[in-house]
Amino acid sequence: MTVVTRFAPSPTGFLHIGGARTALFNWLYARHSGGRFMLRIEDTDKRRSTPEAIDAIRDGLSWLGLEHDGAVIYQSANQSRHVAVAEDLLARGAAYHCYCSPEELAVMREKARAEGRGRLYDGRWRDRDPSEAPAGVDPVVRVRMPLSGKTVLTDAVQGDIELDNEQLDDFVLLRADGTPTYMLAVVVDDHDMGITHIIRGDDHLNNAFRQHHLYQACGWHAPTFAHIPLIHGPDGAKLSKRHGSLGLEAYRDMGYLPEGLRNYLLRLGWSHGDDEIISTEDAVAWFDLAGVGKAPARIDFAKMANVNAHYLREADNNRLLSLLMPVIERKLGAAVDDDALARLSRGLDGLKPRASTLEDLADGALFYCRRAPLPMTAKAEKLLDDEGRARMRSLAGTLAATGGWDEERIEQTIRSFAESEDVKLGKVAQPLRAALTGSTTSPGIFEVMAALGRDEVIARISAVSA
RNA sequence: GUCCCCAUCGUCUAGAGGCCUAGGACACCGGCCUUUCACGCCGGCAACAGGGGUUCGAAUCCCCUUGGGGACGCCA
Repeated sequence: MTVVTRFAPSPTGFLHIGGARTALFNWLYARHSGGRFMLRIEDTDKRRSTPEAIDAIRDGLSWLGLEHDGAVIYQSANQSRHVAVAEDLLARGAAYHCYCSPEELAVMREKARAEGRGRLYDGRWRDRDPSEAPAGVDPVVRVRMPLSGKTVLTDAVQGDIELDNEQLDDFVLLRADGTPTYMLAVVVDDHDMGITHIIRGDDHLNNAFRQHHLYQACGWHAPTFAHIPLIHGPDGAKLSKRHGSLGLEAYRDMGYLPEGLRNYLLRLGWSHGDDEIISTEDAVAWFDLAGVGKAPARIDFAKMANVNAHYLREADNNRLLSLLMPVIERKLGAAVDDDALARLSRGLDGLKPRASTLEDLADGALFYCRRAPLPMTAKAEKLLDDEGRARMRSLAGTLAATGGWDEERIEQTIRSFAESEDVKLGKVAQPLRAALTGSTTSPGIFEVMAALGRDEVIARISAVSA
């Protein structure tokens, strides 16, 4: 049997990080099993669905590298099929018309709750003769759920779960206006699409029982369910916009790399022994549903950054440069010219271990892209006191006279300059760093000088020591 | 309120009855390296929620308590 999984978001907002993880697990499981990963947009609620949300979801998935197989399925396009299934159920007596008004239902629910009953709809139209239907009322269609006994579901993540059928309502299949509900639509679409494994958030765990019985009513074989725990915020509460339920594009904009986020999300609730850094190739080879933890996991931004830092260091420089350019230009408020780009690409390797996101990397890279005079931090300014400036003036002369401009030669020159001045290396290196970078922290100074080039170094020194 | 699920360091987790004096990673704290800041390396702090069982033996199995989460729509 070929595995078919799906990601089925409702397009009512951006693709948030929890949804991204659900998609990742579905994608991984399909790839691991040599199966298919489908994307279905659950847009049956026309009022809340927007084309912008659909774009955001698709952009998010493709940014994360989770390509789906086949065409995107729009649930709304299957409406007539959903209705037909409901009508068939009706014809076979597995479903019935219910003429209760919303007000009547509200009273019923309140009463059931007060009495501590789980079944909120009392089934009052379940066995009533259709001739008793009130005139002028459009009925909804409800399914017949078992009245007693219990249902045991085997979930690939949660194990066996039990529910007394007393808890089951005859839920609505078709609304009074004749449109299908989510509960009907998922079951029909999952069946029609040949979905074999439903991997989704465990907020759907209760629905699984209802859907299980709907499959049976339809005479279909139910797929395997795998309910994965939800992601929580750092404080253990449900993820909210305040802590991280941002759109995936927010993480992209913060400077996360897709492979970094993917690795982090994978390790959140799933593990393979002590492995932390897991390539996509290994993830596909190793992923299994049994390894998914049952407890909800809290998001930890420090670890996310750390994992990202790893991938940043490993990333190809040309790719990094093209991702970095817009960020730098935004920060600079100006375009980066070719000279600056050349300096930056020479200096990039030294910048990488100092950053954990593209945002950090861009901050660190700014000095390569600027023109003298550089903006100075307060600490840097202090280093360029009279003594420092005098030293820089004489260093400029030495530098101009040096033969060759590789890192090794530069280091020799600076070291012997310090000796000739009879000061420690730091007395030269720190003011120099301030002059060249505008800061007291940077990559190794010899490396910076090599990347900057002799002319630029002398220009920057002159700018501060004149 | 009712039902369902869950429970190992601050966080993510390893652990499927003896390999556990409970391992790894992030964070944190020391040290080394060093012209600065990082990276890297070395070391440290830190957990089986509580109580009962079962067993020769329990982090691992069972029960209860507590705590956390989720679901209870003609939303998805």
